[in-house]
Amino acid sequence: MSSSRSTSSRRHRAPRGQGASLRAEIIAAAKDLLAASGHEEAVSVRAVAERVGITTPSIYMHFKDKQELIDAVCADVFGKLADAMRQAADEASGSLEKLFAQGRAYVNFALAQPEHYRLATMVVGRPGSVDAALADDCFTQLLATVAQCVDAGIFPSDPAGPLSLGLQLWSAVHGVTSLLISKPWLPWGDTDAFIDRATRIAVVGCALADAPGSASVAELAAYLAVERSEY
Amino acid sequence: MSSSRSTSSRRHRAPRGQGASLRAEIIAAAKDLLAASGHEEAVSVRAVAERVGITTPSIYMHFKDKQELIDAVCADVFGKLADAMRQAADEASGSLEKLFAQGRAYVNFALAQPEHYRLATMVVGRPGSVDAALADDCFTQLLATVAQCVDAGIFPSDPAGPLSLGLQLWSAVHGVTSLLISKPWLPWGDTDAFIDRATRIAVVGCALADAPGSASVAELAAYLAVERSEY
DNA sequence: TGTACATCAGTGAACGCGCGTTCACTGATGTAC
DNA sequence: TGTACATCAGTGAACGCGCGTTCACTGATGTAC
Repeated sequence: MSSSRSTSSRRHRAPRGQGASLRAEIIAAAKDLLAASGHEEAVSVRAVAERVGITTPSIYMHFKDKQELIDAVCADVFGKLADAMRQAADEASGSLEKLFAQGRAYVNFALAQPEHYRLATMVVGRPGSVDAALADDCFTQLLATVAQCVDAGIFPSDPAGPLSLGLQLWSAVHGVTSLLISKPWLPWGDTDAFIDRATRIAVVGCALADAPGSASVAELAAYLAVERSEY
Repeated sequence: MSSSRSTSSRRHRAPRGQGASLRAEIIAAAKDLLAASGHEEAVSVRAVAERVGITTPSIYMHFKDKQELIDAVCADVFGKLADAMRQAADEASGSLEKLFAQGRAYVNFALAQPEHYRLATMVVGRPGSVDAALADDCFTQLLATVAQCVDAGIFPSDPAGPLSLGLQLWSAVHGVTSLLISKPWLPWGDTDAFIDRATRIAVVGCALADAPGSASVAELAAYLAVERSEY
């Protein structure tokens, strides 16, 4: 990740076809700045160039403009997040275990680098952008696990497929994550415990939200009170 | 809300004790800019002053610096949100009805002015600030309703009080809200229906998360599958 | 193998701009006599 | 009631700064002969 360059000596010029490595260094430097400063305004083209050890105009050999650089950073973040989720799912066995593992990987990733997460999720992206495609990659993984849970009878099988359930779960996990990041002073108690509970709540809610005889709010209130009294 | 001033004639000077009204106009103008532009960078001290119809340095008669202005805007937003939640709760009867009404008011408020909501919730605030106090006001209202639901037997009575439940519900509702705002291109389907469902999922999850015999993930999976097979 | 040359990754200097903030000021408002 | 004066809300001009971006350039890398 780190790519600072303390020497002020002139940078070795990259061989002919090797522009991509400097491009990667630039993205890494932007992520470093984000992580070190904690706010997006610290990421200026000049600051990024200085961190990499090149001059400012060199950035423009690899990115059309600043926005393209920011987009590339978002894409990189979503790519890494997708990797983390993939690994977590691979290491777990059982559909619900996979789901929890992916959720935990997601939150851990976000809390480890809050500014990266904020940049990737809390800024309005454009539908066709690369980062949107990579967000889709994360989401597609989630959907696969949700589909397994549906097959296992844990979640209801929606005619629309696992899509709506997936969005509900993503919303829930994103909610905890982003509130933990932006309002850390709230009385969360033990963070890990809170996250685990949030995930469990979302899962139980998705599974049991259409309990029969609980269509209206009044019916739901009665249903829940009865159900709970049996515990 | 709107406070634009098309005349370029010199502004009437406020009478001696009336500085507060211009202060309010400045805050309203900042909110206008935020709503009209859709991004925070559009809110510069100069742009705000121009919108109000005063010169730039006049801002500094009412706010120490730009940050104090932004903080005041956040506080205003949370104040209005608290008002909306209070009204929603007052108009509903029944504890769970109140809870849903507050949730709906919260999301509607946020979606009506996404940039106001983003500024207030997606930026890391400082614990002691005024906007934190007003966020507490919103949260306190939620806690009161949650306590009523606990009394009605809908939610379990946590020894730690309704605090943890309240945070869980807030996280859930914030999750839908902020994801709807920042990723509008996702296949949400009917937005209102999605929001209602998200709220229901959170409520059902909070109510039934500690079902007996579902401590481990494997047990939970089995429990949910059995429970759902009875529908 | 040695030399002339084309390529193009990276440079150095500069551009115009909008920003937050400051300062000495102006002149209408309100008060004292 | 009329006038001199203090107050202070708002002004106009300017400050220094960092920003994104551009341009003509340099000089090491790689190729052709």
